[in-house]
Amino acid sequence: MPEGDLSPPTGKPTINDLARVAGVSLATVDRVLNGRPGVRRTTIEKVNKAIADLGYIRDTAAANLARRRVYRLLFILPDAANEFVDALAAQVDVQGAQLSHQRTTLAARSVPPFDPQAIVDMLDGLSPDETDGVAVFGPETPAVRDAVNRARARGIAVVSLVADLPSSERDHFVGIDNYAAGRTAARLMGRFIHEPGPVLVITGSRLARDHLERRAGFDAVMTTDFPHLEVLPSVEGRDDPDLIQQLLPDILRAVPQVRGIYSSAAGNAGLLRCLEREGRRGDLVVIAHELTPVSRRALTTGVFDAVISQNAGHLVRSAVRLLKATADRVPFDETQERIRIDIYLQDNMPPE
Amino acid sequence: MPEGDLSPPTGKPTINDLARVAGVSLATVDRVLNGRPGVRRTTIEKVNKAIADLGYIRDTAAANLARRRVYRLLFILPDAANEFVDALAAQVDVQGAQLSHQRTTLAARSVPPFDPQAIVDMLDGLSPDETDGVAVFGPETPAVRDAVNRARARGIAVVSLVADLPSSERDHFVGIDNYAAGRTAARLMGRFIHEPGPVLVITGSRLARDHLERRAGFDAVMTTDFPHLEVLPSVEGRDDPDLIQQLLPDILRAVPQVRGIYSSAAGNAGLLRCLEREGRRGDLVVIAHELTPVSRRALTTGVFDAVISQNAGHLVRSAVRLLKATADRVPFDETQERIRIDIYLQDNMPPE
DNA sequence: TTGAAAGCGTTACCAT
DNA sequence: ATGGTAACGCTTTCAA
Repeated sequence: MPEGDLSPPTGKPTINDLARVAGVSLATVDRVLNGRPGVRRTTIEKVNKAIADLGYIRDTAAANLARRRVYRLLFILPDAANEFVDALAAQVDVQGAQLSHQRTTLAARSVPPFDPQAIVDMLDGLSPDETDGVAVFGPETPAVRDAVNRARARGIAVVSLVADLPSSERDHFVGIDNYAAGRTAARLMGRFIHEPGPVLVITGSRLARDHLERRAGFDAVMTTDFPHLEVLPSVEGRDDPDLIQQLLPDILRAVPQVRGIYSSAAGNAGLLRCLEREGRRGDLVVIAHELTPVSRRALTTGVFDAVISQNAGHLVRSAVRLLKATADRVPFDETQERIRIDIYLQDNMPPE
Repeated sequence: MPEGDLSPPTGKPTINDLARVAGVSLATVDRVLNGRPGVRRTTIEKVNKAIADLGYIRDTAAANLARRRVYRLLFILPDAANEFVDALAAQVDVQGAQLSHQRTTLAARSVPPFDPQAIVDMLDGLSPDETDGVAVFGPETPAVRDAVNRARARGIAVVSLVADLPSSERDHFVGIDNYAAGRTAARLMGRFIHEPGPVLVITGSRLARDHLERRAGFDAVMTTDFPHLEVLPSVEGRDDPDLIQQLLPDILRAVPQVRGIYSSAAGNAGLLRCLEREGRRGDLVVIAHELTPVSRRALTTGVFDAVISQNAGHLVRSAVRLLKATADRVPFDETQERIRIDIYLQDNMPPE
């Protein structure tokens, strides 16, 4: 039986209770709590026993206060002129302003889109004594993969954002299951279209893993469940509204009997302008990705029939939580970090 | 120019900086910060000027630590044998376990369903020195409304959960826009059904505001956008799987040509059993509410075509944040507290 | 290998 | 009406 008074601790046990029960000083308790060296095995065991006996759980708020811990997090985003990336950047700004009062600083940096080398350079320029964690939204290439691994090796937490980098050792992926998103789009498309015919798919880039996965999911459902709808080869729009607006008219003229369009990437503004200019056929079904001012308007006017989306606010919040938890080497709530595949119709858009 | 040293504060300003710049003590700064009495007007102004000049923002973590603030929150849930309420209760448990280490205790108490008096009694039994805030999921009646107002008058924060109580002075509503949810269900129903015919609506109770609002939204869209589908009078299932299972066969026999079923309340297990037993017609469209183990299975097997849902985890998290913010009289992030109207198809259900 | 004591930013009690 | 000072639970020197 260890020395020390055994009066029941009031409320949650603190390190003071641990010290008392284990018969050691606060400093020693802190050493074993934080795995610091210079403590005898037997002492460590005494403290660990006290921890177990009392069911001690550290108060992170107090710890961070004493430690003057600050989390410095960075978001690397493509410098694309599309509304989804804009929304992400805006969320980094807004949440950064709020979190600045909670020992957390967020920063966003842009790199040219579809440019692996730019991401590599940015990543390689990061130092662990300036940056605790980074969220990367970019293409999966061997060079990017290696740069991610180097950053992690230097002690920087890394999550992939929107598009996964599964070949790398990134700590987590923050985004939706894009294969399932593609399946979802196909299901809606198949059930909304009432007559057989061809369906057009607009994609972004072969480099973008999220786009490839969506296309794969879309094709899978179309083939098995809606064989009367023929999916045409992808049109590569590079997330560029102007390019899409330029390409589309010819294609629609070439396949006038098209029954549906799946816009699986960004650049919806171009699609919308084209559809509005040509006058959309009443029975054409259009399904796009990401709820933005552009797609909201299209849903409202009925030009788009459905939008598959992932919430930019949630993406950023989840990335922040994951990056902090990784930096602190503490566990997190799996279920809270799953980004849902949202479906929006004109009726269930959130206000404003 | 006030007395005191003016060396630039390093990092974020603290009350020490305020005290120095305003030339007063910490205690006085604290008094004005917390609106405590016993400070001269001129002193208050000196401090307020310092606050403004330095852009001071209080560190709530440190404040809560010193204050040993504990939030004691209560959830009043109907004692209904349905999976959605079960999910809510489970979330209160799970999140309560996590939050217990963050100076927050959650408790859930059951009251008989559709029993206003039980809620009134529960509410009236609450004392502000045992309970800081309460979330109420129940029918909107004058008696409930008055009890809510009394609780608030006693200094207890109150939010309505799932079903709003707009006639009361509840601090907030935590839940989806049920009118929009009904509209959404109708939109899917209308677009999934390919031939004219009657549509059946199963509701819960005339007392439940959420059910009434869903029905209203459903009817609105059906009438204007899908007039070829005739919406039959509601079947009242009282959220009771057994009752629903018992009522339904006769109705389906009476209207064999029914093209769609909108299960707008709880008790899906009964509907599912009935459909599975009778053998669902291939072209019957079934849309229900709330993603639960029961509805997940129905979506997977294709018995349900779509499920409108609100995430139980988010509901509880949002209620907690709102209740805390109200108790502390601090503002909150509107956009984060909007509960989304989720649409689930077999393809976009979250795993497990 | 261990402990005492001074913070971290805020609150609260007791003086004056 | 104001100030000093000991907490809150934890971390971090600095000594021993």
